Amino acid sequence: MIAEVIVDISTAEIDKVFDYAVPEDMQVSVGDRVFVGFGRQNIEGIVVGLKEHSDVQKLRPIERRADEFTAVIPEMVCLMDYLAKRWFLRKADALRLFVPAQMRGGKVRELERLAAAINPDIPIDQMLSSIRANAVAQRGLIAHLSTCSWEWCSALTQQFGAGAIKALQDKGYILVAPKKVGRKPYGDLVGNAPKVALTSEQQAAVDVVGQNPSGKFLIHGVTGSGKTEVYMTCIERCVKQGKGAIMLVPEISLTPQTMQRFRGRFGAGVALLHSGLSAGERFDEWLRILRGEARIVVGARSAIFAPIQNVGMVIIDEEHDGSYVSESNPRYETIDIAEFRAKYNGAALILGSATPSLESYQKAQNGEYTLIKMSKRVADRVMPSMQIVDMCDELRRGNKSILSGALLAGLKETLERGQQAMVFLNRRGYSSFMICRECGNVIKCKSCDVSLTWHREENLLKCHYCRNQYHVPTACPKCGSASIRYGRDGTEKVVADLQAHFPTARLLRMDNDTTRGKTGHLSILTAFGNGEADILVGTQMIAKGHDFSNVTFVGILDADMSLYIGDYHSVERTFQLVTQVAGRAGRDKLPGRVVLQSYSPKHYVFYFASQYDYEGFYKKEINTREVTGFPPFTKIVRILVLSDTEDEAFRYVKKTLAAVKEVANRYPNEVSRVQGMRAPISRMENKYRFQVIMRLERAHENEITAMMYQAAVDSLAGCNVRMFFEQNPQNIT
DNA sequence: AGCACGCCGACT
DNA sequence: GTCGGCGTGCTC
Repeated sequence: MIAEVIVDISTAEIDKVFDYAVPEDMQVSVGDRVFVGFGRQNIEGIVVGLKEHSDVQKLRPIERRADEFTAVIPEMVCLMDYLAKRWFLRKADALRLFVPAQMRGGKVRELERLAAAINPDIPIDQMLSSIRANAVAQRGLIAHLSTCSWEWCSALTQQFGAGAIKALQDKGYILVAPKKVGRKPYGDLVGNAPKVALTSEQQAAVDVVGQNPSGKFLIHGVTGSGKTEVYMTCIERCVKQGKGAIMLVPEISLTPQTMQRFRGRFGAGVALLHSGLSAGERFDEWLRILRGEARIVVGARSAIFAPIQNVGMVIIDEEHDGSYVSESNPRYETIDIAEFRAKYNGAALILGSATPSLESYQKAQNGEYTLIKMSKRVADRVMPSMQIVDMCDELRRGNKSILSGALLAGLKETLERGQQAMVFLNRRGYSSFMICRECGNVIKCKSCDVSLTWHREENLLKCHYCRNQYHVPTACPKCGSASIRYGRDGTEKVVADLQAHFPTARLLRMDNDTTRGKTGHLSILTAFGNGEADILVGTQMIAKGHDFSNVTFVGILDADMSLYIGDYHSVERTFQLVTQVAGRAGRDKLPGRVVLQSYSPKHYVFYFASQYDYEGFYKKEINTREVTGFPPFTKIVRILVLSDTEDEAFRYVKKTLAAVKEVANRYPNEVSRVQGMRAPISRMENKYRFQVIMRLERAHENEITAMMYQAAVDSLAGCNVRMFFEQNPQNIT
């Protein structure tokens, strides 16, 4: 027997299948991890095929299997091929997505601890009669163990003492052996999900999904319409049929609360999977899933690769969220993978959002997805009213601060009523840049072509792209002038300003700087939820899914910030962000109010957002995309070329551009606007960045994309560069 | 990715 | 004369 093996080396050259002989006495199946000799080294690989004959002459044998189980399920072997074809991943990289990283190299294994159980071969009466009457501990221990099977020795030692265990073990009355312990993340998290009666809208949604077990659905439900309840009811039905389910949420910080509800409903059959878990926890959860002990997976993006067999349902909550698009290598789109898994398993795919991506909503319009609308908040709570404040007007009236009169008035009122408020600004730090008034010099990062942000609390200048930090200069490093002007205010400054306005208010800040560490998110949110603060100031982190019943006021500062960053997503993203943040107000019995500050208050995005008119927005925006020829009507491809010197990067990108243009010339109707240029951030982490951008028509986009990829790879063969091939990139930096 | 092979400069 | 620099090539 011959095994086809992908070795765990990620380079373009080795990105192929290698044949190995399977020794007579070895049992190997597709998906097994194996060790093989490769050149002079011995490395890990995964068997992706078995066959009788090979064209290769000098076959080497498989050394040994790595695990006693099959690590990669058959579906994932197919998915590997798909990822290679559709997203240009190397096979080894694709496989790495399927197996916990820590497992490679065999570092993580199942945790074992000593456990004890009663020896079933000896009658209990006999044991008791041979133990002295005053050996209370030993008698107690036997009584205890006779009521249960295996029990951890550590727990028994605490209760009965180590001596009793030892004595009984010596007598042979109890058995002591190492047993595997599952490390359960949030193991102490008590399930809490009182089963509530579904609203008619929720019930209708469940019914529609139930009618087509392999259908694709888009649930367009306003914030607070109770989508999670719908998901759980759908999953319940799916699990009853013996199938598994995957439930994705956009943020790690959202998993505990989702987990809590799922554990309450489904008990131990729920596994949690995301990158915030420790190596051990991750491995154990993964193994529980692989073994079928957990049939429901809750997790962030990477959980789409959970090794569940016979998936009956894939749910992606907040499907529009940017975190579902893998930005760094390997690049892929979660919804695309979900479509693959749903198709492979004949499973249902459910996407849910209050602000669906234009692409998904268009698919719903085209009939590719079944659209399900949920337009009412549970218990008929109304959407918060939104007031748009013109900041230019504010400036004309002499208010130079970032806080408008209306915002301050709203906050004052809210605080007086003893309620809570959230203030959103998508810019962290204190001041976004420092500029010299004399010579106009903006202080920049040494490794990146980016201005530095001043963080006052730490009194440091930080680069938000490479994390370099600098001391704050007292004078301009270029001309020596001490006259320095500060840039636009960030969250830190807003907290300071608000504190000045409301000296007795308790403020809390939540952004990348305050949420370091594993529990950072949770502790801030818990504190705010417990009413330990009156105002929560934060970046887009505060926008997602959190449910605070006492929040009645939301302020959105610099709402147009994301509007003019010059990529075709920016309007859509602004709409999503505003709707999302606004939805934080008035989640419970108290009505909510929103003040949105903008320098372009007349922009249609704010009009539609303030009316909660998604459809109106969709119609307007999709029309713009069609007229201007942007996705989802076309595909934008960006090839990013990075090199150590500007010269090199420029030379290489020219080669790529030429190669790409050659393909483009062969398909003039399919490819347009091919151009090479400096990337918007022309240097990052000391790498010079150039890019080629082009537009592909939808008709033959996949074939053409593959050709473009190949052209780019070939053009840079043997060059000292890194190349990134992006399809419909989310943010172009 | 590794690891050897191989062909040129600084040293005992 | 030898040690060792890392360019190039190969791995079923």
